[in-house]
Amino acid sequence: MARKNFPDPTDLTPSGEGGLALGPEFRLTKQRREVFEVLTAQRDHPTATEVFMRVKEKVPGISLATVYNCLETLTHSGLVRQVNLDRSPSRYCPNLEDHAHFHCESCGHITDIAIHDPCALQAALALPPGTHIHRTEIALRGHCPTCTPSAKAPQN
Amino acid sequence: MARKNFPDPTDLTPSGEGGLALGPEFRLTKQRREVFEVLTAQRDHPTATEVFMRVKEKVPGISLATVYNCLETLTHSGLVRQVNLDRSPSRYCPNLEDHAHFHCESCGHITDIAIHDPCALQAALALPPGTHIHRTEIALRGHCPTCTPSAKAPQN
DNA sequence: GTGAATGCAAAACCTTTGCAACTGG
DNA sequence: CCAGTTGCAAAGGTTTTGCATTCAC
Repeated sequence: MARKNFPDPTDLTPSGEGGLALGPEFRLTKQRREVFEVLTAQRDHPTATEVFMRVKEKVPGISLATVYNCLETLTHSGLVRQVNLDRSPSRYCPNLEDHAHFHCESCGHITDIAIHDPCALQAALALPPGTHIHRTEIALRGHCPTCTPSAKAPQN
Repeated sequence: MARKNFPDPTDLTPSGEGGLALGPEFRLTKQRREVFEVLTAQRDHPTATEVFMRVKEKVPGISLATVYNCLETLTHSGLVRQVNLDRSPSRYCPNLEDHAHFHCESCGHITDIAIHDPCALQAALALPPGTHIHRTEIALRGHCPTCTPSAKAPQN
């Protein structure tokens, strides 16, 4: 098993960038390597199914369940972030920096938006004193600069 | 039908607060009234199933599908916001002010956090010039002041 | 009266799981 | 060698849908 019961994130070796540092307890299989490879190659926030289709070209026998497993392992290893926008399928993102996600309602693209002042951000919120924040998830929707807001584009 | 194909939000009459202003095209049924009533009576961000259970006491014959329908109508009428945290079931919130959601990892409660400076918030983000933001969704996770971070509370 | 809304059950959808076979270290 | 991982198929939980009936306007 060991499907579930992930170690505490603080136990993990900080990512070695080149070598996919999954941390102890995790084996480096070709499925996991390829899933991670797909995510970093094209940072377009694919869904599990999209990852599956891309990985199949390298590992034809891979199953969707394994892709879900790999994505879960990578997420718990801290190498990948799961991005949930509305009720749509989860998307995955190898950008570990503190950032928001912008979803264009015209072209459907999802873009990373850097947070260049986390303090200002927290100051903008009326947080009760004594609140401890572990994680912040910011999703923005609208139109990106290249999508003219006047033209009703295909929307995807 | 008319299930789907909602009018443009700009066409809607601004809420009359007392009288549940659903807008033209929408009929005021007792199911819709009660669903809205339940949401405003106890602003604890219930899921559709929780709303269903509460409404059943007033409208015993209501079905879960109708609750989903009502919540969708209320959302599209702009009277209610759908709140999506991770992959968990959607929750619903009658607070129309610009606000974030704080989810306590100890007690599980979801709290509204006012955004007292929307400009500072946007300034904290590195948005490409020309980006038009329609909607902002901010979800925070951590421990609320009343949950001592040391004690491993039931977590729910 | 008439079209919109409801209730029911069944379907759709994304995701997780049980288990036997396999494999990385 | 052996626990962790895979692949498959089947189950799970949330949300949507088809359709006949009911109801708001």
